[in-house]
Amino acid sequence: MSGKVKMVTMRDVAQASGFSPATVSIVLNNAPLARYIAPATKKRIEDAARKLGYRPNAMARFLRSRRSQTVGVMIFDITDPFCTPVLRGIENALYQSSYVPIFADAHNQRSRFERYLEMLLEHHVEALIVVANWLFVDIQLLADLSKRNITAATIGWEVPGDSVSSVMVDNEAGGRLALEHLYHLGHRKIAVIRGPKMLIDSGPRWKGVQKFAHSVGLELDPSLVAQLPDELEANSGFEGGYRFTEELLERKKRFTAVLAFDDLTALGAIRALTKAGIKVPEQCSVVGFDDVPLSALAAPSLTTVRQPLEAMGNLAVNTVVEGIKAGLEKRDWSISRHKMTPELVIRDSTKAVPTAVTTD
Amino acid sequence: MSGKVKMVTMRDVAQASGFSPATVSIVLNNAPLARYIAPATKKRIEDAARKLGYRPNAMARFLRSRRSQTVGVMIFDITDPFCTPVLRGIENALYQSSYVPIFADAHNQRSRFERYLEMLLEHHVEALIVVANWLFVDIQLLADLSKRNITAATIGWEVPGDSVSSVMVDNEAGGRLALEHLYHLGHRKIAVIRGPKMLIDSGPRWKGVQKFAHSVGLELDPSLVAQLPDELEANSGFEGGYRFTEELLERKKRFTAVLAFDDLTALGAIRALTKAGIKVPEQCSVVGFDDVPLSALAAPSLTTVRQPLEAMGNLAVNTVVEGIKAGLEKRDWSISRHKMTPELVIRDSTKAVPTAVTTD
DNA sequence: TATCTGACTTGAAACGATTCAAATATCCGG
DNA sequence: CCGGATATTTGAATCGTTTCAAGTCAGATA
Repeated sequence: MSGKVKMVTMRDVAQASGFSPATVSIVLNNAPLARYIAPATKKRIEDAARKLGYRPNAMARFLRSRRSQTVGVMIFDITDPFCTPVLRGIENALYQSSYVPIFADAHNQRSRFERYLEMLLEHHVEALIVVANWLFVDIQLLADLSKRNITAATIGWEVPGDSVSSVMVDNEAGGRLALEHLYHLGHRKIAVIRGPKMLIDSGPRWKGVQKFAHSVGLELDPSLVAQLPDELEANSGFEGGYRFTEELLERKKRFTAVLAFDDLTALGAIRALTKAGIKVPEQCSVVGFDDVPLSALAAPSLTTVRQPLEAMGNLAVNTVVEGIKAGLEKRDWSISRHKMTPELVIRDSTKAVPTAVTTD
Repeated sequence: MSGKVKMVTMRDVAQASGFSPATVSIVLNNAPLARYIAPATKKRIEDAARKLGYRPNAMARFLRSRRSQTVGVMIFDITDPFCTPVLRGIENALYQSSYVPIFADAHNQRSRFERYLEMLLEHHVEALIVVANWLFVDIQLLADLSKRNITAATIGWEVPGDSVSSVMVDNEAGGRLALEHLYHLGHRKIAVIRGPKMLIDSGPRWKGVQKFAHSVGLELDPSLVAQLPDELEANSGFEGGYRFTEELLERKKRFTAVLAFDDLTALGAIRALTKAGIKVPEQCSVVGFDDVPLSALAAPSLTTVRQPLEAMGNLAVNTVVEGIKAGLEKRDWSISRHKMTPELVIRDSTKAVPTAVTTD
């Protein structure tokens, strides 16, 4: 049970190879000084290390070198399908750079976010990546991080000031894309489900929609436009889409398409339509936003505006890694704000020239 | 930009409070010796710590005390919807115990798994939790971990030997539940899509199905039984379910229900059926397994055998935390193998007394 | 007054690596 | 055979905590 193996330390390797710990350190890390070390020495040390199964002690190393090889990854709610691909992107990029992610899930609670932040600081993460939605990224984070100069990047959210980088989609372009698609399919009576006010994405998406409408002289009937409430539940979008669509149907409104704030909302809308006996896409088209993994699997599969989620995770990592490097080399460095371009993915939930929906 | 704040160390707190670092350490950790410290002293130290914003340095602490407050969480593929709820459960339980998870995603690749294992060991995780599927949990892991006495637990997989705890569902009971449900709804011609041979779950589930069939004298037509190929892709189940169902339909087989290996497979089957113009559940019922998050959102929502995924994550954590404690107190301790009981969740993809499927 | 008791506190040695300034060994031309 | 460059290697300090054995000190005891 307790075969407790004594840890192999650098000292052991030094002893075994006949050199000093200093030399061993230099060789094994390929430090600058390694230029001066005789090849034969290097070989003997490396062999010894291998033979003993030496593994550097990350903590000891950190204590001296101030590098934890660790990055905090704070996610607002892993239960939200939006987060999975982003996490994948983050993880993958960190792996490439030999960083290890410390995973923190805020469960959409501020208190939890704060507690985790504290824990991450104690563990001396070299950087922080936050997959954020509203409410919990603020001043405190700013102050704490940039003072302790830990570079940080947010995904899906921007913080004011110039201390945190961010990666977002171009929401306005996305909104435009969605409406454009419906418009070109011949839809004119379009119901729009706007996002919650608190979400930073809601505004620009709606703006993109309006701008396009205006540019082609399309009028959006205000009574066909709804706004999701500010909700914290992960799947609240589904509920919201369902309810609003149901309501619309009850009010006997006519429309041939629904432009939903995001995929979950769209799925909710589809559910309501289907339940009411309206075929999607034959009688009513539905577009989503995000291209969350389940959208391809849904029935009908969802036409949507795709955010390059995995790439966004990647980019955020590369950004902070740059920041870390800059800090190490005492270079100057300034944050960046990326806007990724969205892409329309046409699947089975939209269709041209529908027959009109008649609910009476 | 670089307001580089000097880190507040214990020494600083000592200075500020007028006591020695030793005392500060004792007070702040509420170590055994704290019994002897005067209340007034405690207060002054605590106040000073608070005022200075002292945060212990996890690395330094570890170096001395051998505790990293860190647990490795290795996931075979975060892209698989099965993993998300499990991860949530793990994260939540770790948080309760003030451990921080280091997240590692093997992407279903053995090499990646090994490299991550290496990294986790370097970071001296106190325990390891593996959300596993076949192939990458083996001898090496065993040897390395139990020798370095790091407790480990696997979820969804068992390793031979007595050094790794595990948490699984009772697959046999689950298989039984699924068939029982269909049988009670009156189905007799049932197509079964078995899981890949490599997966540990496949056997028992099929066994449960067979046992139930036998117990009620139901014959399972072998030509209605298929087996998914051994695939690594995350969504291969969907593909597999789709293809097999399509094939069945082409071969003009008659059946009124499909019992799928897991939810994704079931969704694939539904897609194929729908595409062929067969209504689910009116003309054909479909049961899944797992109750992955998207199953509730699918259209139609999926009847399935639920694994208590979040609870499984929790349990795995509690198990290893016990192991850690035991190790600390040099108590004896032996691994455990949990089998959680599955639960039937009835939704919209199954229905009683269907009209026969006629494909010609 | 000298010694002994607690009741509190602390000095100093780890923990395992990194990092320079400095030591040592080697070799060369003069 | 020496002074000095050149090529390698290393001693010793340091990072921030934890942990005991050992210290201090006021008052009690003899």
